[in-house]
Amino acid sequence: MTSTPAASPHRPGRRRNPRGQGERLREEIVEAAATLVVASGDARELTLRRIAKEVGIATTSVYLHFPDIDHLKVAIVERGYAVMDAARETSAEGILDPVARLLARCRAYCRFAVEHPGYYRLMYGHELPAGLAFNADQSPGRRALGSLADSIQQCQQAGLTDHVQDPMATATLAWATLHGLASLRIDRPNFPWPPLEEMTDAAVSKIVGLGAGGPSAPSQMI
Amino acid sequence: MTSTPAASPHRPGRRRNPRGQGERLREEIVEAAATLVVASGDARELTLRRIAKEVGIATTSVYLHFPDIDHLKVAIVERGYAVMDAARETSAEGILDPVARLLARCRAYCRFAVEHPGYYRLMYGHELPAGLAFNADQSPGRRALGSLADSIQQCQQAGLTDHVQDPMATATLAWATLHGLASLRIDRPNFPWPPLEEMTDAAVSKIVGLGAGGPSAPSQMI
DNA sequence: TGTACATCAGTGAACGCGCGTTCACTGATGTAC
DNA sequence: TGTACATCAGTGAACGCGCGTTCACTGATGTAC
Repeated sequence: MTSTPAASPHRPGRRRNPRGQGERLREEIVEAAATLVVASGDARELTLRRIAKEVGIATTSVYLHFPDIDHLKVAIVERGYAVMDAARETSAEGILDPVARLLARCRAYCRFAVEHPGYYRLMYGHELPAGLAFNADQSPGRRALGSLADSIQQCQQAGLTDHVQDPMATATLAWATLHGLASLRIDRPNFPWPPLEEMTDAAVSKIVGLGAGGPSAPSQMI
Repeated sequence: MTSTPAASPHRPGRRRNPRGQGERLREEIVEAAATLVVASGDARELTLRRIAKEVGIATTSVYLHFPDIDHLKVAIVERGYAVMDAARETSAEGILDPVARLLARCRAYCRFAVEHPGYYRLMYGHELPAGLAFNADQSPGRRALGSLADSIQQCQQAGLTDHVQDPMATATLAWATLHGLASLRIDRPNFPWPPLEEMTDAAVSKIVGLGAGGPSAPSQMI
């Protein structure tokens, strides 16, 4: 019966950061937490103990960098927005037609949600206490909405939409719509959904009014 | 220091049901649980202990009627669907125009969600374990979707839509859209949302194609 | 060159809490004889 | 009419668990003198 310390909190691999590099641990913690949330798809699985175990540190070491677990979750949300923003931008790279760009970005939004439900739920659900959720004008979510509005406006200015309405209002409606497609698909996986991209294209086309026969205007896919 | 049994589990008011009426407690439990979930707006507040306290019984008495807490949650979800179905039907009462009926029902759906976020999250979120969530063809949610499809088809048959597409596919898209409007509003209450009914009407009009100038066809509200 | 001391990056035991669930029990009420 | 017994509607103590958080501590490393 020699030890076998199953509850040992630190992985053998890890060694402490060199002097002056203590901040590195913060990144390791966020990274590990993100790994957990992506792997499980469920932000409720995020506990201090599991995160610490994933990093290979004592549970209490998290408090060296975060005042409590909710602030750690905020850091994960920030990372989630960074990943999603990058995915959206990548998807639009090299596409010049405004309609095709808009649709590519919207598809990327939905794809991110479906492929990273843990991130997505943490970003847009009610996991975080209201005071910590991003609400300010300069929050990452608000910036994403602004760029959606820009993308819509470009379609309008190119004469590729049926009608011209306030881009911000249309973007808000489109955002809420995409959120519905994505989150319902995540939460009701057994429903016989049509392909995600078809639904996304159909919804955005109708909401934005992409009927003016641009080169990439989708017809009736749904 | 005479007692003051603050932890006494049963309210003084309650007396046991008469012989043969034991099933009544089941209703009392569901009722109390629904009260809790409506009051808090958050299904995570639902615990055996709080429910039992609300009813005025011992925690363990819940097990007389439910094998575990998840089955109790299913009963709450059933009640939620009943409340929502009734609200939708009531909202359409006396309205003959198919478009107006459709919009009234869709508004009622969103209103239910916003007014009962606890119910709504339990019904459409991922609170319930996947095996217990309603997925079958005959689930209450599936029936609601069918009636939405009917309502859309009536608009199409009356020639009140721009185009005619498969009613079930259109209903699926509309449902997901409404879910987005409602759930995002619930979960991001600080966002500067336009009025709910305006967004609902605008979204449904565009998704279903209500542009054929029926008597109640909404114009550009957003 | 040697040593005392401050700083830094963590550790580990322990806390109280609320949770779902188990199990043996209670006490009132109806029924068979 | 009386009584033993079965049934019914619950009760209450206790369980182990994982949680977030607190607090005093450790041990390596750099630095001042």
